[in-house]
Amino acid sequence: MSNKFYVTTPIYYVNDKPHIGHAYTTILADVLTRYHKEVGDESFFLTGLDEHGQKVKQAAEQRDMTPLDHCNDLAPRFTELWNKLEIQNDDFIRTTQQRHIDVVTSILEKVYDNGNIYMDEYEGWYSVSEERFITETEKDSGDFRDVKKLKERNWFFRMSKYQDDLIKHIEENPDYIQPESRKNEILGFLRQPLGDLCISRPKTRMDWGIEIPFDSDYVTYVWFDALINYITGIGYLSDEKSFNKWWPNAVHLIGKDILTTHCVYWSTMLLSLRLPLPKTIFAHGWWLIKKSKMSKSLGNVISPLDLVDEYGVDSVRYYLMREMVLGQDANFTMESFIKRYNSDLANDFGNLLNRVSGLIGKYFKNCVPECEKLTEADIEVKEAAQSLSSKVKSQVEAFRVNDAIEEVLQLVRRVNKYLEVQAPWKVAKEDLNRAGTILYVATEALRISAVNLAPVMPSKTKSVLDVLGAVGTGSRWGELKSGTKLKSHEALFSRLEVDKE
RNA sequence: CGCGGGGUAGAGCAGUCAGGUAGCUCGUCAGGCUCAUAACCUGAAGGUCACUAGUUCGAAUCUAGUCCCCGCAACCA
Repeated sequence: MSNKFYVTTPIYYVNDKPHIGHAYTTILADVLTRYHKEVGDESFFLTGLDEHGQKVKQAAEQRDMTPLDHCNDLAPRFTELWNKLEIQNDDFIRTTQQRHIDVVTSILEKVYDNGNIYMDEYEGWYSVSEERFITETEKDSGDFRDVKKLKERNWFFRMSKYQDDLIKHIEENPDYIQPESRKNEILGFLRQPLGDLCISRPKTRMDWGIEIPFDSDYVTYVWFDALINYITGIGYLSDEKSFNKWWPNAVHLIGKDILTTHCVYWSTMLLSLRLPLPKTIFAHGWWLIKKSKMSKSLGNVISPLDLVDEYGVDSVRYYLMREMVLGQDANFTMESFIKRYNSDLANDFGNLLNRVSGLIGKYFKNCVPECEKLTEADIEVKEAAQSLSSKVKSQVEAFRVNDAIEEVLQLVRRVNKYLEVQAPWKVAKEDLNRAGTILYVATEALRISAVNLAPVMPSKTKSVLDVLGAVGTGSRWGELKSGTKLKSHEALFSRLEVDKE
């Protein structure tokens, strides 16, 4: 009996090339998916691109391209990065694809027929230079010049109608919005009367979007369009079986900046369509650079590609997953990257492989020794290794990926200590069988550690398993076969020099 | 008094719901080991748990208040 796991990243807005934040969410989704697969769950992982809206149009104009050409040009930057990061998404959706346009069009018709879309006049502060309406708060900030009051006729979605149902759903489903502080934020937001959502833009002002089916003078507001990708991607209105299979298990991973759109806009849209709400919306924090938000204007954007090219994909995945407490902001610094790399990956994990393979090479002609009667110390290590995957599983299910990784590293450190205390290099001189048992225990614990780190570091853990002749083995104790000849190998992670900035 | 989150060793975090010797990783210092990637192991130094008052035999943890930091306050994404 396998569970089902459907995970999404936001569809990324193609007004610029991908940065570390995009990479982070996508790696997170990939890691969660791989963990679920490992315990036998069926999974579906959707990511993609949000290609409509004003900023895409502006970005295209600046490059003297049509919006679609601009998107077609940028899309491969994302897909190539995902390949490089070993992302195994099941689908890649672009909101300019016909399948998506069809779904959005049908939904608009449906909601319109239900009487939940109406025409009204919108009045607000309009920034001439930004070519958009701004909020009261934005106006008060004084960052906008050329601000004037403007009226515009538009189509509105009766979001307000669903305010009470939404509050009820959030309160009855404590896991719906995570972490809890974000749930409180939304409940606080919903204490104010909820307005209706303007879901159209007049083509005269902004024409890059999906045309409103019942009014060809307007295109769809980009969020109304974009959010629907989560159901387009699994076959809503085109493959009922697939849709029904995945949708109730949906987990939306998002950044904290798009909390309201998902928790309020998207939820009420679904309520109006009489569709179930997703299982969980999880908002993670931001990567900060020197304590400030990463932004193009500050020139502090970290390029994930450069990092991967210099340090390898596994260490980048490891660092991002280990360093961020899910839900909180984290600081990205090269110092902490190098520290993590050296202490966790090179010194603890990689070096452990060298220790056991070196000893097995020296005393057992490179063949995994027999495991004889276990002492109390051996059993302690064995039990720690046996319980590892269930500990990891429960951490992953609670979205504590950093803690899941720490569980594995605790075992790795424990094995290093075990070797120190047992000193098989001394024992081998008097009792070779006993030394063999010690090395079997240490190597088997290392193998299980690698299996449990595989979702985070698919390549390097595969190298470890390959050396041990254990590719494809699981996390059960004893799957390491005595007599297996170890393959020769390089250092798993060579230590990095610390003088780099 | 808009709403919410937070302030714990040099750094990053756990512990706070169910009060009872303040814990983890990194860094620093000393020692051990020598199988290994100057690695690994052990030990030590370092904290008035933001502040004040209260409840209690006992408070990082509960209560009240004060100070500081951060997020949200929608229709750009």
